[in-house]
Amino acid sequence: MATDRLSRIFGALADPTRRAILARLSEGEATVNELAKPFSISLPAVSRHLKVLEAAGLISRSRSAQWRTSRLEAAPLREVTFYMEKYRRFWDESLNRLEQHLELLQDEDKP
Amino acid sequence: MATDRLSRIFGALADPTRRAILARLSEGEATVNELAKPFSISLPAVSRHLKVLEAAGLISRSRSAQWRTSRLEAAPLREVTFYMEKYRRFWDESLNRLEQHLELLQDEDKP
DNA sequence: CCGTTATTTAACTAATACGTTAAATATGCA
DNA sequence: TGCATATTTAACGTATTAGTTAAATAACGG
Repeated sequence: MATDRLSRIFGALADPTRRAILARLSEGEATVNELAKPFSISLPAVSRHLKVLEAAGLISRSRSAQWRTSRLEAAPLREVTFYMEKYRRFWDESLNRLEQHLELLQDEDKP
Repeated sequence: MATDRLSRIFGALADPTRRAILARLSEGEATVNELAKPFSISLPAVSRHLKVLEAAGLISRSRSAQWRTSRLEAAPLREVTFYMEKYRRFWDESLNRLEQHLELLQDEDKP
């Protein structure tokens, strides 16, 4: 994975464990132990996934006593959606319908 | 990167060279040589990036004489956008405005 | 058939990713 | 202080990634 921000974000999203962690965090903040519970991997492994997510800006973390709670951060998700926008014309259903319509119009010009 | 489809897609998007290739393909089909031209990496390297993109379903390829042309494929882009949808409430501006509005309403109940 | 052009495969290297277990660190509390 | 709990860091193994150069393959055109 490269070092630019978009690459870090996509790279972070490329792992199913990390996506599951994000899904969990979409329901509310959680500690490392809570996040680790559903997985069969060790705590240090989860700790590192969190570090990757944090480096991508997808989560922020705060300490309260011996617990470190993670919370989902909006900005990178917004960034990805904006990135996808420039490809929307390739898949947007209504636009495809428009294109088909235009093709039909062209066909009408032909014999 | 894991082996499920979404991971393959995000993994493919995690490389800036591959994103640049997709951007180029959004302007139309292109051969391997054409795609390689803007980059300072070797042809085999580009060939492999194309294989990664193809495995993710982000491009399809056809052969015509000795040229292999690549074209952008819509489905995975749609899939990513749909995936992002479930996080939209975390960053959608208008929703934030709604939330602020609700907070204001709550504040009005207070002294 | 031969030479040229386009592309891929093979073989290799270096860096990164992801997991492990063991040890270190941080904090709360008796 | 000292133990318990939560989390991170260290040290390590292995797989994957991304690049290289050299050789192989594919298809055209004389």
